[in-house]
Amino acid sequence: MDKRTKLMHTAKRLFSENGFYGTATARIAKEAGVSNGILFHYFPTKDDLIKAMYFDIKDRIFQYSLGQVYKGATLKESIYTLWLAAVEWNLENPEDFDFMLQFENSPYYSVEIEKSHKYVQMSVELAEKGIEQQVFKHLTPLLLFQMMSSLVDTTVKFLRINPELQSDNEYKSRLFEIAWDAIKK
Amino acid sequence: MDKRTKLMHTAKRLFSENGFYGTATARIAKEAGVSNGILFHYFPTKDDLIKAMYFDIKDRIFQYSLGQVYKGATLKESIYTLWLAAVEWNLENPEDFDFMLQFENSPYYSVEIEKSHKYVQMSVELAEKGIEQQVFKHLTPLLLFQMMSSLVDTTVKFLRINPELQSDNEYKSRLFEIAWDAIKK
DNA sequence: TTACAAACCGACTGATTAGTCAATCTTCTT
DNA sequence: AAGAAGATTGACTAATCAGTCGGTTTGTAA
Repeated sequence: MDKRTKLMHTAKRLFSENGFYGTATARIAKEAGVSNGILFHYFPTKDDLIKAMYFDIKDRIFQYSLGQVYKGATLKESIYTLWLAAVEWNLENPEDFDFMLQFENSPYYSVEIEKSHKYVQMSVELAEKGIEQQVFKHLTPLLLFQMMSSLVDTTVKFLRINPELQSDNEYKSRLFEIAWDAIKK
Repeated sequence: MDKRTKLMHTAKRLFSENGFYGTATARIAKEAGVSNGILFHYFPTKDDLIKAMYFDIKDRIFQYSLGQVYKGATLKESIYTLWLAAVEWNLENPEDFDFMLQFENSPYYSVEIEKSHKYVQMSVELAEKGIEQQVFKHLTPLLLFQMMSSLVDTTVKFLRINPELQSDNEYKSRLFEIAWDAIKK
């Protein structure tokens, strides 16, 4: 693993444990086993590091989730696949999940950043399709996507403190019904 | 306004603009027009200040929302009243809203803190009633409450970037349907 | 072999930070 | 009026911070 990646891994862990505020750049470098200088070689400022991490994580989770969707699937099947993939990915990557939540609810974040993501655009297109087909509620596609995302987050938080339910597929599909009912017509 | 309150007001604004990380205690005191020392007289540490603000804001929003609910109201009416009150309160107090989001998604936060709130307990009791009456989905009451809360947050975020919809009551009741459908059986 | 760039190091710094403290002022009780 | 208790001040500090820099190593391509 190259030093840039090592830095991002360590930073992710420290940020999710102690927050942006509680994590010194020197500590990131030290625990990553690299020099202080190299951190600023790859990321000119601490903010640059934080933003780079955001785009990196966001990319990976979307790539994973969207990759699971079959081409011939119905709309509900596709949405369920996406929902489940996102939930499971976040459960398996708790540090990424914590980092994302912190970032998206910090002053770093804006809707422009969100919309700039090509994968968000793809998800919005899926929402558009659902609205056209009269399956989803007739509301702004971006809003439906955001509602879905926040329900995924809440589901993940819940399953985290109830780990015994994580492997219960029947229960998970009942949790999915919450999200589905929220957006369906 | 006493100095303690003045400090909390200023801190709220600065935290919501620049985050916990980006706000120095000295600056809070200065912009509040009080001495540096008095901040630490009322709040022994910066974290104490942050936590005190959280409980203060949370108290006020719940007191406001729960106070709106009529005794004779049906369950759906009660939930709508709560939903609407929360949405409007957050829209009118954007700094409180930003502060809360930041806090609840930071390492400061835990489920224990949430559950310790007497008002959260009251809301959970309402959810229990809905489940008993077979109106809500048969799931943990706390989960239904959290789902509701996160949909309120997403609604507020959406109305914030679409201010022209904020006074459209018909539209708002359509937004409520998202939250209602999510939890109803 | 040379030569050049990118990767890498870690000691260093100037600015900033949370928190302290000794002294003064205000308010209230007796 | 005395005097105790809390409120208030702002200069101060020790620690910590993000970011710099002069120099070294490593990879690579001609």
